Amino acid sequence: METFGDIIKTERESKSLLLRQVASALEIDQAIISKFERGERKPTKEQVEKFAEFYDLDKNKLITSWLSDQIANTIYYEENIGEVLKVAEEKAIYLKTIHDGK
Amino acid sequence: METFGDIIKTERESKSLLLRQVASALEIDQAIISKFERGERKPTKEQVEKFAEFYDLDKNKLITSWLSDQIANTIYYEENIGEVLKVAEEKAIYLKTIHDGK
DNA sequence: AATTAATTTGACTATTTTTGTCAAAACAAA
DNA sequence: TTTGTTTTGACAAAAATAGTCAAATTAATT
Repeated sequence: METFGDIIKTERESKSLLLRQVASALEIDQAIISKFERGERKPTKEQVEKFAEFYDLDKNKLITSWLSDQIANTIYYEENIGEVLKVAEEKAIYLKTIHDGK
Repeated sequence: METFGDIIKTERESKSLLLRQVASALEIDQAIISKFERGERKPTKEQVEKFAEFYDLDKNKLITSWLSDQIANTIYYEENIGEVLKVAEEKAIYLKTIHDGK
């Protein structure tokens, strides 16, 4: 159950890169990247994609990790987590159909 | 699969209330309530609770409907809806434990 | 069809939340 | 102690969300 932050931190360390280097490559302030790695801030989708490209990671996997972080943060303090997500899935699938097929 | 908007609109109509009347009772502009009913705007949690009290609805059910609307809107255009939600659930449960039990 | 009533729309402002920048503090290594 | 790296926090900038209000639209009534 890796968070987005875990993933990009592990990648950076496995490649022995400094925050400064990643920051300059991605043109994101290193303080922000430090916060991403520790889950203190949530990146935008564009930033997630930059990380995926830079570290050569599966973009969908990384987006899944990032989106699931966000959702988890939205609901963890609720009572019926399972129920909320079950209903959310139905609604999402429904929205998908009406947006696709019109 | 009722949205928050569906629920509060159905309730209002079943009680034969005008937007104006609900607006004055809840101290929310009627234009906004109209938008809530049609899903054009998302209420705050406080507003959801006001509606639950006013229409005498189960607060948790209404919050579930409101939260699931939000989540569905966040992810419906993604590829792996099921996967995202599965991971989100794991993370949410994990976050719950560390926030509860410390 | 004209009048009255209700809902919806949209332009605008205000407020809140998120994002970015930067330098100093804290930490680690040499 | 010096040098290098990461983290923190204060602040500003930008973006997203919320609220207000009147006019436009739609529906109902007479």
